[in-house]
Amino acid sequence: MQPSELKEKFVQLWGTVGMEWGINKTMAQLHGLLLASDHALTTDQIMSALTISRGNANMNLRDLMIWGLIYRESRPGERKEYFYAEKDIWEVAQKIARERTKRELHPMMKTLEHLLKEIDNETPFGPEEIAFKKVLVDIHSLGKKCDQLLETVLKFEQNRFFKPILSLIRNKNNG
Amino acid sequence: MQPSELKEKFVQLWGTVGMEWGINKTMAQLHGLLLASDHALTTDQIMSALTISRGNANMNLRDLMIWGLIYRESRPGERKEYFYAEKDIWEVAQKIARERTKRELHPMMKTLEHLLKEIDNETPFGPEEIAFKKVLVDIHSLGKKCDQLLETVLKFEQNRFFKPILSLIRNKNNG
DNA sequence: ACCAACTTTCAATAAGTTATGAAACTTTAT
DNA sequence: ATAAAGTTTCATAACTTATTGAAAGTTGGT
Repeated sequence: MQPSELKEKFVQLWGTVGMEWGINKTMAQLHGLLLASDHALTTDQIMSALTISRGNANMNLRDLMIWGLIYRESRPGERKEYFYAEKDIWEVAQKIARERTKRELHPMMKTLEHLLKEIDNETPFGPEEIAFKKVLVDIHSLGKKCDQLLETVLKFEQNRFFKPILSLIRNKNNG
Repeated sequence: MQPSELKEKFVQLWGTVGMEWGINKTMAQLHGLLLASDHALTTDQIMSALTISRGNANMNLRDLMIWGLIYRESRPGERKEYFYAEKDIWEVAQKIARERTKRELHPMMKTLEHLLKEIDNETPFGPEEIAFKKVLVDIHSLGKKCDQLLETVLKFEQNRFFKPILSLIRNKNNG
């Protein structure tokens, strides 16, 4: 298999993975394309690599930049802009995890808290309400646990786990 | 706010949360409805609560049963079937996490492994290939780490975390 | 100020996904 | 064996989301 074929396969894989986790397929493919490329690409290169329109490319590039997963680069003497991906996968995972926590988990917990307060104001407080409240409390606790776990893992593992891998790869290259 | 309104709000919330994580909104709402109910519901009750068709209800009930998130119940002397949700939230989280790991993470890792093997067969093995390979290796490592972390958490936290909460709620009810 | 190169926006449309409902099927009771 | 009650399937409709492409906007050079 040619290197270009392998990259193509990876781009497709990344698109599928993204889709499975509720991310726009094209955005994930675009991210994959830049992850697989060791140099920055222009919008036109991206358009032709993924056969997508300029508008589509632009929209997804913007979103990826908002997420902090890709960066824009200008080159002296050139008008067009180049895009490249954050290659530190741990950084990528962190950014995605933190952003989704902020955007999705926290609002959910807020709503649960609101509902719990409302339940306590109810006067007809029978077994049905108690059971319902338990479900809400449990989901809230689970959410909190996930949040804490995320912070713990991100803090602890960052250095312990990924740096050795980095140096392992460096060793392969260097000698 | 009435209890029914609160449940309605929760069902909507659960639908939204599900959607954000790549799950069919109706399936998530249906799951929420059963989570919020302390008794089992019939297909007709579900249909009218969510104003969905019989076919839609049936389809999503089937999927939820495949995931092990709800159960079917038959009652003596009645033809129709009743559905109720797994209420142990930790169990729910476990089932979802394990199933998604199996369905999504593992196939991804397999594909990555395949791509890595192919890369090593390549003869023109320049810096571009080395960079690409590093990305694949890192993603693979991250995947493995997530898999291990999941197992660790599921094993360790199950008893330590959720049981105390259960007893806390019981105490409130009992005295 | 103007042009040329390039980027961004957005209304229209295509593509993809989910829901419907009627028909087919299954099960149980008589 | 038949009917009644309930469940499942599936072709198509309804809806949602993603994509296009052309127009508007921006930027930098002369």
